[in-house]
Amino acid sequence: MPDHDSTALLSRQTKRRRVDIGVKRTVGTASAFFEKARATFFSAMNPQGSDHDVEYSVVQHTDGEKSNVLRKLLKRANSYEDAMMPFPGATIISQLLKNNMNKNGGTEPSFQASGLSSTGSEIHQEDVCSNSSRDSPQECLSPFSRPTMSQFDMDRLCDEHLRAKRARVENIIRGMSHSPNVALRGNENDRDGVPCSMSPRDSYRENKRKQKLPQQQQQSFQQLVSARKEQKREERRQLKQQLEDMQKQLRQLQEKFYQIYDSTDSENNEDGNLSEDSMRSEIIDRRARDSVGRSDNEMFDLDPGQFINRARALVREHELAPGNHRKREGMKDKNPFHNIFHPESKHLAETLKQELNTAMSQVVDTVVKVFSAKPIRQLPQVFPPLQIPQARFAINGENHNFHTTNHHAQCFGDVIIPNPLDTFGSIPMPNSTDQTEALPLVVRKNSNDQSVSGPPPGNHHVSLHQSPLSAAASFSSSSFRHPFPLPLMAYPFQNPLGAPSSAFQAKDRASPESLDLTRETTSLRTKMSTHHMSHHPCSPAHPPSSTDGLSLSFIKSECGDMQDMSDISPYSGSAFYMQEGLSPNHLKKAKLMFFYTRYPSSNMLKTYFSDVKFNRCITSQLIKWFSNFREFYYIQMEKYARQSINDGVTSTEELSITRDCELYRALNMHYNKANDFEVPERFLEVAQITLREFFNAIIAGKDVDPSWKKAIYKVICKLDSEVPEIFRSPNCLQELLHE
DNA sequence: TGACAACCTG
DNA sequence: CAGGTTGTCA
Repeated sequence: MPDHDSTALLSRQTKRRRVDIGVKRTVGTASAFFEKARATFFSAMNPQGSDHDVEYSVVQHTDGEKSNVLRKLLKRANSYEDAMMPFPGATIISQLLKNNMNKNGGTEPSFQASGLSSTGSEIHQEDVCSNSSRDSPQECLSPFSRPTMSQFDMDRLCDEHLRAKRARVENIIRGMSHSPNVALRGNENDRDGVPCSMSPRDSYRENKRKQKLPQQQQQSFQQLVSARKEQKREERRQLKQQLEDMQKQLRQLQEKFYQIYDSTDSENNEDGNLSEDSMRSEIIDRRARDSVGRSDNEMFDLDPGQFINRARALVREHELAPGNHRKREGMKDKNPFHNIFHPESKHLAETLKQELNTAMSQVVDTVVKVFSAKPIRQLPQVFPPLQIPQARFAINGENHNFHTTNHHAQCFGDVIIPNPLDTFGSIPMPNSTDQTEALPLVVRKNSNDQSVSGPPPGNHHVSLHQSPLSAAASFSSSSFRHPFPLPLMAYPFQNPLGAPSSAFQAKDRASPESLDLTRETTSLRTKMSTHHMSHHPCSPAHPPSSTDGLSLSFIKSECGDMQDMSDISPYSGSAFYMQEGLSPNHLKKAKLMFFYTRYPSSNMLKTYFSDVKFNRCITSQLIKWFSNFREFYYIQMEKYARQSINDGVTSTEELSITRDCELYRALNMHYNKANDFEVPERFLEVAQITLREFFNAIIAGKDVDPSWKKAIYKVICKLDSEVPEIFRSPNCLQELLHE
């Protein structure tokens, strides 16, 4: 089937080598080539059109794209966390803690109740915290400020949590196992060769299939995936170990508590004169002394959750103890701790709170450190910023071919949840192009942005201390409240394009001006990042111009079918990683290429604009550019020819194009405005030939024929010369213009 | 009829 | 330079 279609395409390509309006349809030919190449390339690529494959289809040729992939993978994992999180506000810490608690509860029956209680309660608290980050950290952290849940509720919550966790893991695994299924459905690509007779829907599907990954990319992608798996494993292992340590410490603390309590209890039993209050006071005092006397190391290393559990267990035991109920009845104070242990307890409560906060902060710091440190040092490793041509992201038109916002939203909910990260990590533009840059760039940019506008990772602890959610909320728009796992918070700062500046933009992203602004900023950022990336496609030497909206208008004109929803999505998280649209630098590059080729094939364009994620729109856009170039070129030629005739020139011999002639200057001004590129001699020759063709035709009076230019076009289209290899480099402008 | 280049217009 | 139209070809 593929062969057949390839053959068909080839023949079509040959046959399409027709001259339209007198000109060989090179583009059509190229188009055929492109089709064939696409069929070949994409047949080896992941044929899965499911949304879940988006992340993997994203794997690209450039390392930047690779890092993008990694980020996406990470985000995906986090997104799953998010999506599956039964209680949106749950952080990974709480997840892990809960995990351990449950485990602990299973092995220690006496502690189970408190563990479960803590779980349910904690979830509740987190929910509250997530729903309103205005809650003070203390409130969120204090387990005593919430009513204890019934055993039934706890069991139910625990069960739900476990199920959700399982589902999450399954989802992640499923997602990971999707990508390798390359070439299994290569046949689908065959249909790409079928030129006509397909409904818009079909073409939409076709588009989805078209953007597949080449096999090489697939392989590298698999490597990436495995690398990432490895990384994840390591991450998990470390966390697990960490948690086990904390668990251990907690157990020690528990034992101490038990000892204290038991001894107190026995003392109490022995001495019946001791009132319950005094007993409690004794316990509290002991605990206070214990806590205070304890070295910081011990207390601060405690798992706060378990610490809380234990404390709650003690309270509960007190509550359950006969005689306690009566006394507690009259105490409606919000803080049961204060109620139970009246006078002396205040100090203890304060101490405990403080220590809890400290311990929690430490845990948060540790976890955040783990998560935040990884991307920094691992991304570059896994995805070295090498320049890889043919960067094309399937995410583009492929899997994000969603025609409805709902679908897209769903997609986000599943894979690329528009979490706050994206909110300020990506540019919130409704019509933004997604993935505008290769990832390496992103990585670099990331660190750069970090130092520039984003608070350093170390400072995040501060906000995290207060409340992870509140910290996150401070970055996201007020209208946007999306709970996300704590680890995600680390990303915004490593987010390559997630310049903190976007956080500010986010606030008024609703206004059209702000949209434009953000778009502009995006382009700017793109260029800036380009500046930092030596391998970057676009030259930083050229400041953004008013033409920055190119990609946008392009989308508007060419992507009416919303072939690529990712282009249109306001939350296009990928908008930051790939060069989806064509930038002014691409235009400049195209213009320079025009000096070599007037009729570039789409295949050629694809090759020479490897940093652009090609889709139908991009191809059309580039073709249109060259069409416009030709238009100007021929107009100038005709004009100059007529002018020459008017000037009395009678022989083509008198017509020559030099670097100081008027025609040349006009052309140079148009295609090489900055005059920073040395126009090849060959172009002068071609221009001269063209001019003489026009001259002769006009002299011969052929211009009376409406299609008299056809013959000229036919000649000129054969005069294309090879475009220098350097143009294949995404950052050729830099290289070219610095020569 | 789809695709494409030229052409026209703003 | 982009949007739209027209003419040609397969």
